[in-house]
Order: sequence, then structure tokens, then C-alpha cells
Amino acid sequence: MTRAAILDVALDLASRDGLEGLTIGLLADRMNMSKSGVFAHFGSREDLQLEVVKLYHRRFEQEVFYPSVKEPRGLPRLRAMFARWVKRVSVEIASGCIYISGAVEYDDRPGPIREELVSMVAAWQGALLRCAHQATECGHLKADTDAQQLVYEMYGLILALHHDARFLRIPGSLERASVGFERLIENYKA
Amino acid sequence: MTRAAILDVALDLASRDGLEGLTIGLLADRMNMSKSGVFAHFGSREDLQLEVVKLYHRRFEQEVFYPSVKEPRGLPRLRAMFARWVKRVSVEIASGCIYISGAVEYDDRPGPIREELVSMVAAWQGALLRCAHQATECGHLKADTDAQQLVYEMYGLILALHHDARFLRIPGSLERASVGFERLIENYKA
DNA sequence: TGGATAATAGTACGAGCGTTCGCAATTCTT
DNA sequence: AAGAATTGCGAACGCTCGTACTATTATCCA
Repeated sequence: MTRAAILDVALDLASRDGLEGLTIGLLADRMNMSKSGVFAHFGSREDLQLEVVKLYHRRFEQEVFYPSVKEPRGLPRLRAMFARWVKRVSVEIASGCIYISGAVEYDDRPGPIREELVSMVAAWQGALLRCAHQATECGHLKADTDAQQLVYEMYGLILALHHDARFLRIPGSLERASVGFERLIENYKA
Repeated sequence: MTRAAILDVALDLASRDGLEGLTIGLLADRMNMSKSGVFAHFGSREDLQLEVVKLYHRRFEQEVFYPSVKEPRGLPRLRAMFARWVKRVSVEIASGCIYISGAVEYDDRPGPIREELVSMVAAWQGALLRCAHQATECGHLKADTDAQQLVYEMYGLILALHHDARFLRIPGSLERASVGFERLIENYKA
């Protein structure tokens, strides 16, 4: 299916230039197709963007979420989630992360794309939250652990990784994310 | 000076729509001026963007940095820096923060604007780093404190604040940033 | 083999962008 | 008061964008 191939390249372009920077003309060039040929596969540019977001979400789930839930519930699963997340972002240092760039692009731009992005990021944070709760229920973390706070700080470590490595290009950011996570867990450990 | 008034409005627009979203036509509308009238004050759009970035930096310094260095060096100063920083970002939840949106917009777009942004953010991180070093020298923090790691995590807390409050619109993010900072300091305290 | 069906190309349009240029109005200088 | 310099306006240019419409080519089924 040509459509799938187009979406694949579109995801690549959107990762680099942002969802708003994704343009049909450039996409057609990369595909060696005409603009109208590419356009015909999607009803509108917004539809194309939405499909790209959904594709990214599927990739993220497949690479980070699903393999992690195979780990034993509680702290090991939470650790796996963070480790795979870091690994994913460390690859995206070269290409860009749509969750993060999308969060900035659509923080004040209403519409279906923003809604799609918000619901996906919220779903991921929800998964982390459930996992953190289970970790306290299993007795891996202290009983009075504030799971929301834990997820908040995990997200901060990832955002800082993206910022320092991709924008400022500071080496060693990867290790800093891991060190931060270990310190975080050490604080909440039972 | 009309130029200063234009820059003021331009900063507002760039905060909302990003530096790349800043357009001369919209700016002219907001100023009740013609496009060419606005344009004449700057040699090019890029110059306008650069001036906006510099203006933002001056505001940031004035509001966050300068008042903080009046505090006693070491931990009190570091605390003041973070507190004022949080306060500033909490205001920017409504308007947007150019350091953060700029980091995403220009992480892969070479040119003078990226360079300006990088040098400014690096300067701010440098100031935090020096302050953290002084805090260990003063004996406020443990002697083996990794200042880079500390700054990294502080930055993460701020990024998470911006993300959760402005994009996801989760209430209580402000408190989470403060709680995270306190836990951070508690870890590194002498 | 021929005719419906889908996929791609080509062209054109209208809008918005940054930018240029010439002209009017205002302000400053002497 | 006259001339120079600044400041703003309006129209136009060339470009790129998303999109619509029409043809052409390929595919597949009877």
C-alpha cells in the first residue's frame, strides 16, 4: 500500500520539522510523486497530520509500552517502562519526538490534532500512574508514595533529556536521566 | 519609540504562537499599522525575531536572575533562583515561554536565532551551575554533589511544569515542581 | 478483450508570506 | 520659514502553501 509508505515518510518529516512543518509538497518530493498524488490519499492536510500522530502512537506503544507490561508488575515494570522510554528518546535525539514537539506546538492551538495528542500523552501518563500505584501495592514503594508526583518527575527527566541532548547538545545527558531516576526510586523505596 | 512598542507586542505574539509563528502581517494588525510600516523598523523578519529573543532574555534576567543574586550566596540564592523561575513560568502558563518553545522549534534549525537561543539558555544554566557549586563550597550541600546533575533535574522540573500545566492543563503542577525541588535539595543537603 | 474502477499526474486558483519601491506626511534642523 | 531627514502607507512582486478539477494511466473483473 502506497498510503502506508507515504505515512512512514511523513512521520519522518514531522519528527524533524514538527507536525506544523509537515508540508505536502516536501512529502511529495521525498516520495517522488506529485503533490496531488500524495494529497489524494488523505482528505486534507489535517487528516494526514492526524494519521501521522496515530502512527507515532502505535510505534510508541509497540516499542515502549507492550514489552514493558510483560515484566512483573510493580517496580520491575516501572523500571522497564522508564528504561525503554529513555532508549526511545535517545534514538529520537537525532530525529525528534512528536509527543514533545507536539506538546509545544499545540499547547495553545485548539482542534482535533491537539485533542488527539493530549489524549495520547494522557494515556501514557495514565499507564505510568497505574504502574506506580501497583508498585506501592506490591510493597516495592512506600505506602504513602505520591504516584502523581513520581510520574511528574519521571516526565521531567525525559523532557530534560530531550532538551539538553537535542537542543543544547550536551553530552552525558543520557546518564543524567538514569541517575535521576535511580535517585527518585531510592527516595520512594519501601 | 514605536519600535519598542512593536517589539513588546511581538514578544507577546511570539510567546503564544512561537517564534516561527510570529508573522509581520498579524503584528501589523495588532499595532494598527501597515505591514510595510512595521517591516521598516527591522531589516528582515529574522532581525525582528532576534530582537524578540533578546528582549525576552533581558526580561528574564531582570525578573529572575538579578533579584536572586541579591540573596546570600549558596543554598538561599539557589532557592531564590528556582522560586522566581517557577513564578515566572507559572505566569507563562497563560502566555507561553520562549526559551522552552524555542528549544523545540530550533533544535534542528541552524542559524543565528538558534545560536542566540542556545547561548542564552546555556548562560542561564551556567548561572545555576555556578550557584550550585557555591552551595557546596559554602557547605550547604554535600561535598560530592554533582552540580550538573542538580541543574539537570531542576530544569526537568520546570519543563514538566510547563508541559503538564500548559499542554495537559493538569491542576496542581505548580506544587509538584516545588515538592520535587525540596526533595532534590533534601537529597544533596550536607 | 473491453469496460468499470482506482490511482497518479498536471494545471490552476486563492490566500498568505516576506520583501521592495515610490510617495505622502510628519518632524527636526538651521 | 525652507530644506532635510525620518516615518508610515499602499500597491505590487515572487514564492509557497493547501486544495479542486480534469485528464491520463494502470489494474482488475466479466
